[in-house]
Amino acid sequence: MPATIRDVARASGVHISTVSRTFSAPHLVNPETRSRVLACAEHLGYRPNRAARALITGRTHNIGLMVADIANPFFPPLIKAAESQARHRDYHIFVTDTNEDPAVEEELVHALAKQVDGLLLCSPRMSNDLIQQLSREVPLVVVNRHVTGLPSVVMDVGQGARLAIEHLSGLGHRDIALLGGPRGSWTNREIRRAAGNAARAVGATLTVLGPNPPTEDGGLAMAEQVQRSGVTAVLAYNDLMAIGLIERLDSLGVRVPSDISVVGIDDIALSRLTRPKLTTVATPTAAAGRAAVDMLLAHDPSSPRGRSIAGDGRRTTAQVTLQTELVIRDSTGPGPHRPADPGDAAAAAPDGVAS
Amino acid sequence: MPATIRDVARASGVHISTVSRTFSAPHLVNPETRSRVLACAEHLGYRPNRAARALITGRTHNIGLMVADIANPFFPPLIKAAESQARHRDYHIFVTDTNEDPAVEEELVHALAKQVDGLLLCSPRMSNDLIQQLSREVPLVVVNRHVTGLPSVVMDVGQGARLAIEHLSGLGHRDIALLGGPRGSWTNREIRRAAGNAARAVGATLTVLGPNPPTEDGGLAMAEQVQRSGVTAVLAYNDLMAIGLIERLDSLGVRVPSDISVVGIDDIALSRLTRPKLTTVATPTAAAGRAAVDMLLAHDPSSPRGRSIAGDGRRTTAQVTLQTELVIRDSTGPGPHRPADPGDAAAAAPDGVAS
DNA sequence: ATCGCAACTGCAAAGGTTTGCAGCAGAAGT
DNA sequence: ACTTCTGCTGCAAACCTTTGCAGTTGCGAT
Repeated sequence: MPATIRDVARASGVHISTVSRTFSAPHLVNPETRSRVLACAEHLGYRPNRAARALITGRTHNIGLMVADIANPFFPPLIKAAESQARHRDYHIFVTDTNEDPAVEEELVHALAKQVDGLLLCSPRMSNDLIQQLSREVPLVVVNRHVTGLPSVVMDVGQGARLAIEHLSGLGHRDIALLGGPRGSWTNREIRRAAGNAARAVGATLTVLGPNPPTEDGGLAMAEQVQRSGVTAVLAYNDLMAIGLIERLDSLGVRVPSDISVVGIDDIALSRLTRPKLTTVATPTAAAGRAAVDMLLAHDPSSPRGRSIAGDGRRTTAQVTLQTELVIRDSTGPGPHRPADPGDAAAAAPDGVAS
Repeated sequence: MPATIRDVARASGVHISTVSRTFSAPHLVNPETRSRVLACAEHLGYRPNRAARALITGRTHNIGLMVADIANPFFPPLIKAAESQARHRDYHIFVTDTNEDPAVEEELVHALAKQVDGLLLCSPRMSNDLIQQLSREVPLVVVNRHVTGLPSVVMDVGQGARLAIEHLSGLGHRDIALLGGPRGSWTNREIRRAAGNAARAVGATLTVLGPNPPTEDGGLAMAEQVQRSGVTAVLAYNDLMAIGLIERLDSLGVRVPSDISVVGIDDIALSRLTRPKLTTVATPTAAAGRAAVDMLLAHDPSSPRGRSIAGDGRRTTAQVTLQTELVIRDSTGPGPHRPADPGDAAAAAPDGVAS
């Protein structure tokens, strides 16, 4: 039923190859012929069959984007940015949700491998080994995680966590809890490491609670444990958990920030709308989405199938790190102790390089 | 580089057609042969090329899912439900965001047409005519909208709006504002119609404010106008707008619900977490996602290309309507007037059929 | 007049898979 | 012993497009 290239060829009295060129290499065909072909195509409602095209060119002009949980407001800005960036390069983005499930992730990579030119893995929960192995099947760019040998774009949550701890310390908090995220999350490990170092540097104790599901419920569920732990401040793996935590603390009669200060991470839109407004670490998610698309498409210009040009065997495996910043709102307040130092506490933490 | 069916055939000493059948019609091949083929395939890491398969069978086993705005928390539950339902039927869902832009919608339908077996259009902003026309290119199921001749699944927001108005009236509100949604939204028209009827029935005045973008900002922006309008209650197009509105009203010193009552629609997860918790119309989004997938796949069983079987020319264009219900939380309270009637106000509204 | 060249177009192979048809062996039925 | 059937396998066409190569035409240059 749908018109094929052959129908157009017949209708316009040229060979199918001319029709093909009219679309994929217009400069190679006589303007007069071209317009006639275009008219016929228009009239017949012809659209090139992308499956057939992909079969022979090896390029689909599609990009897959896998996120751990599409219900997490952290992702939509990233997705939208990636989509608009891709659209500019004449690519389409297909989004899929993996339900935070490594098995689903693997299956989806296989399923998508042949239907896309590359895959953006956002916060994957698979093992590094598996990711590396899968990358032989289809070009991969990893977001929110480092995988050696693969291009990746990460946000410097370590720095953000450090800033958060220093902020809390500066407010006079000495007993801080870290509300951990999901097992298998690179970001989670990073936060934990950096927060641990920062706490040590400022002389605070850090209690790690977790792992937990990175959702409101994950935060809700830990409220009582936080209360019992006796800490006066909490750094949460993400804003969603922070919001859930605050909500439940409130039900328990614990006030934020007067009783306990809470800091989130991500700066999702919602964090500006809850009461109290959330102090949080802002991550440049839109920039990450754009950067990931750019990295994926970096080697693309028409290299038909192979791994870029023969000469430069290794794909340049750039690793982009985007800076984060602390946004101070209303969920953090003075703690029980006098601030440690008049000077910026940051000066006391000359540990590792930034990333 | 990736192993093809031919490689497997060579390795296992059979014809490619046998390999093909091993995967797509196992019962037609000798168990012994089959296991040998499977072993070789496994060993070579062979995976059928879906593009090639799609080319000949005409089925991709993919479903496209277009949403107006992926950042709207209304959609993720729908998406997740659709994905899981599709997975059970061995289909994959590709999600795309249209930015509430009809032009993007049209372009995406064209782009996806040949790469999916069908498309789920969620809250499309295109004209009915265009949608009908596009439906000749690829099977379509419309969600959150009625398009004559096309299968659709809608939530009965009209009923929900009526319940909301009756609830407000019952609380003693007589001057109610309707915070309208985006132009082109079927849901918006439906709410407006039903709310108008219900207001008339209970003897309240309904002021329509809009259209507005269906986001927090859309609600924020209208707060002052709401305040000036002198109404004591507001029904918002969706929860996001309601939340934005409440937030800004609060900044303006207007308290919810003591000064103004606010009702949202959708019952997104967030509406349970804001302060005050939002009274809202719950829509069964997950059920909608499942239903949409089912409708799309209803005629599928292996009909290779054509419009179902020859006999029943017309695709059954079922229209599923899902019920909504009012969830009363903390954003609505007593109004300035005595409740109209002791009896349930609903009795006074014997107007049209439910949907 | 001839040649070279540019611009355009047609030919046919290729890409990986599915599937109707035909072939084959062996078993079962007569 | 002959046919019929069953169960399995191979053959080759088909799906729709792209693209290297070769062919045609017309033009300016020699």
